[in-house]
Amino acid sequence: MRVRDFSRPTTLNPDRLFGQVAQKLAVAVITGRVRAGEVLPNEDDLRSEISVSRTAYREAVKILTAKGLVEARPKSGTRAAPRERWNLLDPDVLSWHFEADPNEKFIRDLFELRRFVEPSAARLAAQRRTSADIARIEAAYRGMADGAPYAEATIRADLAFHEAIFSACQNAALQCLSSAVIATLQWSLLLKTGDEAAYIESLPDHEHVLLAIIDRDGDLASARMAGLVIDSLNTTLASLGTHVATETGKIARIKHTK
Amino acid sequence: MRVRDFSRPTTLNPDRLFGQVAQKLAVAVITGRVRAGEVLPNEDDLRSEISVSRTAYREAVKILTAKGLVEARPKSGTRAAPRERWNLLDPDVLSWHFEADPNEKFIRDLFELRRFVEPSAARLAAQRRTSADIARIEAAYRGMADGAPYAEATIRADLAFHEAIFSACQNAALQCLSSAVIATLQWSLLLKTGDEAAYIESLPDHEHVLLAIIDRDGDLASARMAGLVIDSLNTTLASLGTHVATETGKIARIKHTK
DNA sequence: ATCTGCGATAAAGTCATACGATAGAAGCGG
DNA sequence: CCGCTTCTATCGTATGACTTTATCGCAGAT
Repeated sequence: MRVRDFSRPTTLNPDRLFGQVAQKLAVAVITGRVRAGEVLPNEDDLRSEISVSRTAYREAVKILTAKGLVEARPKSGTRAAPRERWNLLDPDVLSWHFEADPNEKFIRDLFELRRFVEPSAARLAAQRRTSADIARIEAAYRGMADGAPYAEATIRADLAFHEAIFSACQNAALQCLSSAVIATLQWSLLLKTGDEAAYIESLPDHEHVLLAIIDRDGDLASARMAGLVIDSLNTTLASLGTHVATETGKIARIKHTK
Repeated sequence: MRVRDFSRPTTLNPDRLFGQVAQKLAVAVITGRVRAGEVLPNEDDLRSEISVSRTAYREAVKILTAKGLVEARPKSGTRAAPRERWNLLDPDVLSWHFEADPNEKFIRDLFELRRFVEPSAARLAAQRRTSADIARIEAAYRGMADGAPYAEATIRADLAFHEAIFSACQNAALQCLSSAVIATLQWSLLLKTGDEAAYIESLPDHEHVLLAIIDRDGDLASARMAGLVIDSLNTTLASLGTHVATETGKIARIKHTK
C-alpha cells in the first residue's frame, strides 16, 4: 500500500534498485518469514524474485546491517538478527514495520514512548522556545485548524506541529527521536482517516499545548501534551479495531495481533 | 583511542575494510571536516587516503547513507547530510560521535534524554517486572557492589543494570533506546575512571532503585532513577572538566566545547 | 537580453567476473 | 568413535565496463 509520505523523504532511495531489494529483505525479516536463521541464499533470491546483480544485493544487505536487521558474519552466512538488535526507531525500519506487521502491541509500545517523550519535550520547549519557535508552532497549528481533516496539507501541518516542538527543545538527541514520533503519528493519522470527530476534538488540545508553550508554562505544556498523546492512542486503537472488523482490503493486514 | 567495548559488539565489523572506511568517513562528517558540501570525490579518496576498491568504498557509503550521515544523489555527488538528519541514537553513530567530537553540549543533550527516559523506564519496570527481571537486575547490582570500581566486570555490571531495567519494561521501542543510553553511560564511566568516590556514592542509589522496583513502587523507582541520572551527569561533567584541565593525552580532545 | 530546450558530461548506480580467505561440513584415517 | 584433513560454500575485495540520472552550459528563439 504505497502510502504518501508526508515526512521528509526517507534516506534510502526507494526507486533505486538496492532500495527495493533492501525493502523486500527488510519486510521478510520483520514479518518473521526468516527468523534468526540464515537469510535467503544469495543466488536463490537473485534468480527467483528479481534478477539483480550481486552488487545491488550486497548494498541492500549493507543497509540492513547498518540498521541492525541482519548480521553478516565473515564466512558463516548472513543471518536475520534477533528483534532486540533492530533499530526500531530508525525511520526506514519504522516504515517497513508499519508496512509489514503493524500489530497492536507494537502500536502500544510506540505510543508509550510518545507518552514518555513528548510531554518532556513540550516542557523543554516551553522553557526554551524562541519567538521563531512560537511562530513555527503557531503556523503549524493554523494549518491544522484551517485545513480539511486528513487532507494532505492538514496532516502535514499536524506533523509539523509536533516536529516544531521537538525542534524548540534545542536538544539534538531528543530531536532525533522526533522522526520516530512523526512516523508513528503519520501512520496513525492515515489510519484514522475518516474519523473526523477525533480530529476536530484534538484541535483544542493542540491549541492548549501551544498556549502553554507561549506562556512558558512547562508543567502545563507537559500535562496537556500527555493528554493529547493519550487521546491519540485511544482514537488510534479505536480506528484499528474498526479497520480490523470491517475492512477486507489491504489495510486489513493490520489484524496480525500476534 | 581504541576503547574497550563492553557492550554488545557494534553491528558493523570494524576489522573489515568497509568498516574502517565507513568509520573514517563518518568521523570526517561528524567533526565537520566536510560540512553540507560534497564529500571527498570518489576516485580522489581512493587514490590518496588508502588504496581501496570502489566496492568497499561504496559499501561504506551505503552504511553511512543508512544512518543518515550522507546523501548520495546520482549526478550531484555524495554530500554530507545536515546534522538533524543523522541517526544520533544509532549505536555506531553514537560511538563515532564520542570518538570524534564529544563536546559538552552533546553530553548534556544525551543526559537530558536519559533524564527523560530512564525514570519512565524505571517506573514501567516497577509495574511490569517479573521475578526473572528482578533476578537479572539484582545480579547486575551485586556485580557492581562486589567488583572494584571501574574494573571491566564492574562496568559491565553497571551497564547490565540499566539494560535489565529497560528490558523489564516489555516495550520494544523503549528497549531500542536502551542501546543509546548504555552507550552514553559506558562512555561516561570510562571518562570517570579514577573518580572512585563518585562510583562508591552511586552504589546506594542503584540499590534504592532496585528496592523500589522490587516493591513495585513506580513513583519511587522513577524518582530515584531521576536522582541517579542527575548525579551521574554532575560527576561526568566534573570529570570532563578535570580531563580538560589536566590531561594532554588523546582523551584531551574532549575539550572541543564549540 | 532573457528565456527555453537540448545535448554534453560527471557522478552514482548496475552488472559481470574473478580471486582470496576462512568457517563449517564432509570425508578419511586412526 | 574421535580427531585430523580436505572440500565447499559464502563473504569480502578488486576491476572494468556499461547504464541511468540530473546538472550545467550552450545555442537558438522570443
